[in-house]
Amino acid sequence: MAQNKKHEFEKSEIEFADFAKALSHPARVAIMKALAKKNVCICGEIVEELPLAQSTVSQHLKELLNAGLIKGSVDGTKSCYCIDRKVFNKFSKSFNAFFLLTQEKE
Amino acid sequence: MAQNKKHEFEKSEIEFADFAKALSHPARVAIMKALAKKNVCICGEIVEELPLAQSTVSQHLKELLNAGLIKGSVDGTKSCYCIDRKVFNKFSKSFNAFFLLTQEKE
DNA sequence: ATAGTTTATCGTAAATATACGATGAATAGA
DNA sequence: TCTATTCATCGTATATTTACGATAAACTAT
Repeated sequence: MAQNKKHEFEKSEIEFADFAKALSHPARVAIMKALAKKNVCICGEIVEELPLAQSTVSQHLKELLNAGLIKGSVDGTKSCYCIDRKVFNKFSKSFNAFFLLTQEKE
Repeated sequence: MAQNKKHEFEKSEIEFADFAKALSHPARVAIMKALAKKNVCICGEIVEELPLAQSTVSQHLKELLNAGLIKGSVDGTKSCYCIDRKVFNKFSKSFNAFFLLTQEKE
């Protein structure tokens, strides 16, 4: 873009948008669902479930990490990922607040 | 991208991601908040509230329209927008289901 | 030591998103 | 009719995202 103006918005709006962005690709939604189902997943398992190359999955995992939605740890040659529930719950609340905001007033 | 693979995911995951994408820019979050506050807004009012050019705001409004989150109507030379609560509530439910899914099992 | 496994990162190509000014189309008001 | 207002759309520049193969780094097992 000619110039990025995202920083000129309210902090809460930027945070909310960043969270939404983390979930704006079906691969990342699928990863979150897989992590939710198994609680902990190694990278290879996720790669097998998705119709994407290993390097692409790694890239999506990195984005979820950057957004803070998941945590990663290393076990030998394998990488284990799980949902960061503390951060995730915070965003869940922020979403609920947003939805409430848009409800019709009586 | 070399090739778009989004369509290879589950329909529900694609829908969810599309909704998240609609809210993945602070300008669009700010627009939704403005519409929620006033119930109905004319385009010009929104442009005044945002630090963006009129054409850029129009573009963001179009994306929210495409996602189905808002509805638009014309009144003389003015354009009026409001939240499409039916669609919005559907997505709200879909978000809640997603959040529930990720909760720790006992 | 050597070979195999696993995964992050690099380089790159192509698609999409963001932003603006200019323009055009439609209406309102003089 | 002429002018002003409002807003969508077009064209365009630049940034970001998505995707892959190749490679490197770190560990495991032989």
